[in-house]
Amino acid sequence: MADIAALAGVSKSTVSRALADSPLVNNKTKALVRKIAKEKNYRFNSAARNFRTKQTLTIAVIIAAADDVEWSISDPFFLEMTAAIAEALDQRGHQLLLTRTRPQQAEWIETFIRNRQADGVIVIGQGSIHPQLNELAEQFDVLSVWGAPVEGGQAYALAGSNNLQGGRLAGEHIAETGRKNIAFVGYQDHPEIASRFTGVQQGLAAHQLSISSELVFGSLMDRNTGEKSLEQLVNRRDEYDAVIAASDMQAFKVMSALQSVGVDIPRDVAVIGYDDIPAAAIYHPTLTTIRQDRSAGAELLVDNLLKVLNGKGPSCIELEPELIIRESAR
Amino acid sequence: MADIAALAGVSKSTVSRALADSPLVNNKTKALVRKIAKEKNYRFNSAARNFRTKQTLTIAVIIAAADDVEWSISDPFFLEMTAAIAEALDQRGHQLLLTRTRPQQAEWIETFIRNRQADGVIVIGQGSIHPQLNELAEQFDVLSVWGAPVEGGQAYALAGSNNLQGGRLAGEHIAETGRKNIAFVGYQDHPEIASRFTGVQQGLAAHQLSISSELVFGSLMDRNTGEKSLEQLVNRRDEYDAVIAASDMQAFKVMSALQSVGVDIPRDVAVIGYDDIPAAAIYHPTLTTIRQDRSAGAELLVDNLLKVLNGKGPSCIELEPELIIRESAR
DNA sequence: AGAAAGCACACAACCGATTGCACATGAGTT
DNA sequence: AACTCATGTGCAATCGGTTGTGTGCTTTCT
Repeated sequence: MADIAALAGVSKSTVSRALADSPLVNNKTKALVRKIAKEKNYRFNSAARNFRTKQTLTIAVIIAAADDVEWSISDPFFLEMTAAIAEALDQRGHQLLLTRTRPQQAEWIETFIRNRQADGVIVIGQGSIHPQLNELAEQFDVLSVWGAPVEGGQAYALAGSNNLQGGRLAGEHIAETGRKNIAFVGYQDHPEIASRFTGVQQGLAAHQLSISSELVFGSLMDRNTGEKSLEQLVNRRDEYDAVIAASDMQAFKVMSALQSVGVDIPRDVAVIGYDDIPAAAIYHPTLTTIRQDRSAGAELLVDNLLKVLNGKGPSCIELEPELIIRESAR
Repeated sequence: MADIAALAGVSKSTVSRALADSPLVNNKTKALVRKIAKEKNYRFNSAARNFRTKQTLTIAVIIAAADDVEWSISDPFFLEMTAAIAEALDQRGHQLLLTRTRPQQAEWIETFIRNRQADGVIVIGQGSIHPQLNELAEQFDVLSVWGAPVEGGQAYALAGSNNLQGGRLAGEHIAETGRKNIAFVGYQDHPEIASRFTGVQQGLAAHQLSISSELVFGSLMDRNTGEKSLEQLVNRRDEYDAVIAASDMQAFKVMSALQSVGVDIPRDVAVIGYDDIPAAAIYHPTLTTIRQDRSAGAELLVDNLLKVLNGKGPSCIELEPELIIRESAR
C-alpha cells in the first residue's frame, strides 16, 4: 500500500480511502489510485485489516451434534444447510469458518468470539442443547440458531421451519390416504421434533385419528438405542400401516428395514419423512416428505445473525414447510 | 496482555513467551503468568497474532464444482469429505474456511493466499479442472487436491483412492457374480472416473469380458445431459445385466429408475457404486460399492498440504479402496 | 579474582491497514 | 478584502501481539 501511495504521489491514507471508496477522496485521485492498484495487482492484507477493524467478516458455523449422535455424518440435511449458508454468507461478503467444536463443551464460543476469529456464530441443529445456547446468548450477542422456538423464549436469534405446521401437513396427508394406525419415529426431546410430533397429532386429530403410545419410537440415529428402536419397529410391523419419521434419513432406515422383511412400501405401509433431502427423490420408492427450504433458511439464519451483530434484538422466524407428495405415501 | 504483564510484574514480551511456552522464560515465571492469565480469563487476539505472524492457521476448502454440475449438492461424498477434513485440520490445530468460489474463475486463489485469509487450499474434486489447478500450483505452493494422478504429472499435492484398483475390484466382482453384459455410467473426462473405467475394463478382461461401447453412458449428474443419459440407460435395460456407476449417487439414480420400470435389483440387474456414502447401507437393496476411506483421505489431504506449506515438494499418494459387498450385487 | 558464558527478562521495533485530527487550498459570502 | 466554509489530503497514532537485540545478574571456569 505504501508502494501504491508512492507511485500515485499521495499518502497511504489517501490510498486506503480511495480503495474503500470513501467520499473524502477526489474522484480523479480515486481513479488514479485504483488504476495503479490494479496494475500492480495489489491485494489488501486482510489479517491487517481484521486486526485494525476488529471484524473478520467471518462467521463460524457449528453443526451441533448431541453427544449421542455421530458428528456431521448424522444427517446430510445439516451438511446441505451448511452449503446453503456458505452461499448466503458469500453473497453478503462474509466467510464461513466450519468448526467441529461440540457446543456442549463450555468455552467453545469464546474461541471464536473473544479470540476474534469470527464475528458471529451460526448453530445448525438446536438439538437438546437449548439451555447452553441460551446461556451463551446472554453473554454474547452473536448467536443465530436453526431450530424451533422453546417454551419461555430464547435469548438467541432463531430460524426454523414451522415444525408444528409441518407435522400437521404430514398427519393430515397420511389420514387422507386412508391410513389408520400411525407410527412415529424421532427424538422427543429435541424441540424441533417435539413440535413435529405435536403437529402430527393435531393433523391426525382433525381426522379423528390418534397415535397409540406403543407406536412412538425413539430416534433411529441414536448411537445407543437406535438399533433397538428399529428392531422394535420392525417387530411390530403388523400394528401400523404408516410411519411418520422425524427426518428423511430415518424414513430411509424405516423403509429399508421394512423392505428387507418383505413389507411393500407404500402398499403395506406408507412412509413420510421430513427435510426433503435430495436423496428423497431418488430412493425407491421416492419419499413423500415435508420440505424445508434450505436456501431460504440459510438466508434467514444469516440475516438474523447480521441483525443481532448490528445490535438489534434476536428475532424468531419460522418458514412455512411444504408437503411433497411422492410414491411412499399418496 | 499488557494487563497480565502488569499484574505479573513482568513485560509484555515475557508474557507472550510464557504463554507460548518459550524456553527463554523461567519456569516459575511461566507458571505465574499462566496462572494470572487463566484467572483473568485472558484470550489472545488471533487477528493480531495472524497479522504479526503472517499465518492464519486456516485452510480454505473448495468443493470444486464443474460448471455443468450444481455446486455442493452434487454429491454428499464431497460434503462428508469436507467434514472429515474439518476433523483432521482441527486435530492439527488448524481451522477450515469453507468457500464456494468456483475454482474455474481466475484469481480465486489469490483471494485466500495473497489476502492472507488462509495459509493453504484444499480442493475436493479435481473434476476436469486439472489445467487450472496446475497453473495455480506453479505460482503458489499451497495446493492439495483430492483426485487422481494425471498423465504428465501435477504440480500440486495429490491424494485420492486408487481408482484403477477400485474399478478393477468392481469389474472383477461383477464378473464373478456371473454377469455378462455390463454397463458403465460416469463422466469420462474426469481423471478419477476415467481411471475407474479403465480399472473396470481390466477387471472384466481378467474374466474374458468387456464393455460394449453402447453401454457406456455419460454422467447422470450432468445438468444438461444427465436426464437423457438416464433415459437411454432405462430404454436399453434388456441389453445389460449389471451396471457399474462412477459414484453411489449415480448408482441410486440407476436403481431408482430401473426399479420404477419393474426391474428387480439385483435379480435382473446388479448395481455397483463407488464411494460408500452412508446412504449406501440404507438404500433398498443395500448397495454394493467401492469404499473410499474418507477419514484417511482427509488426513492425507491435510498432511500433504502441511508438507507443501513447509516447502517440501508436492506428493502424490493413493489410498487402497475396498470392495463392500451388499445386496445390490453379490 | 577476573573473565567468559549463560540465563532471564525488558525494550522497542514491527506487521499493514484504518481513522481522527490538522492543515492547505480554493470557492463563496458579506 | 477579510472571512467562512467545504473539500481534499497528509500526519501520526493505533490495533495487540511477536521477536531481535540489549542488559543485568549469576554461575562457572582458569
